[in-house]
Amino acid sequence: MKILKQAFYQRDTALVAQELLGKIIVRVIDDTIILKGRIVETEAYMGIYDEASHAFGGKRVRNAPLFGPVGHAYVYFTYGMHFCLNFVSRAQGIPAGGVLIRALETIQGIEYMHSKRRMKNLATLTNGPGKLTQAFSIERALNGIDVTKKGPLFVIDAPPIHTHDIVAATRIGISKAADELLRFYIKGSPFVSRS
DNA sequence: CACCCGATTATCT
DNA sequence: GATAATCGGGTGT
Repeated sequence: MKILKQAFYQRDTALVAQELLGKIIVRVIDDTIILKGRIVETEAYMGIYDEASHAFGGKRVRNAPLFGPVGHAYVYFTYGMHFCLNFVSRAQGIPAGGVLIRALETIQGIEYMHSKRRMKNLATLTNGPGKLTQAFSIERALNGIDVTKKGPLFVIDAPPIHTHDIVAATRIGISKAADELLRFYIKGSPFVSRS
């Protein structure tokens, strides 16, 4: 089990968004419950020049993690009821950036996720940014934590997805910069939020 | 302080 | 396809 280190995240945000596909998110709860999920869908938010990014308009209290060290989590609350998970990443010299995790394929801990989400079929357990955070109990307390070392949340390496198995598409749920192809998902995965 | 609206989801027609 | 649920941050008065 090899944890992805800071250097992985210290690269162009769009590249990191693609390379995160196939990697494994590990969530440890109370040092006992272990949940694992394979990343199958991501979106890149390029920072202060990306109108769709929370970092657009500059650094504020809420978006501060996007300007902080790479390889940390940015967890935000939205629509009055959902949390979304990002990993801070950007190339050297770029002021802000992050990758939104939009969908996971459950690997371990299905029973726990079922208890958190009263969903009948497996396919709808983690196929959306707000769904996976609920299934994995990812909320405010995890905002800003370092995901490059063992702890309540970290990411481990896995074989890369071949370029021809990655689909680039427009990002979902945004009104500005809506034509940029900054959403990426694994072709054919039944766990993607939308194809 | 009022108002707007969002990196969403479940549920209904 | 449409909409309610639900709330915090940002903006303007």
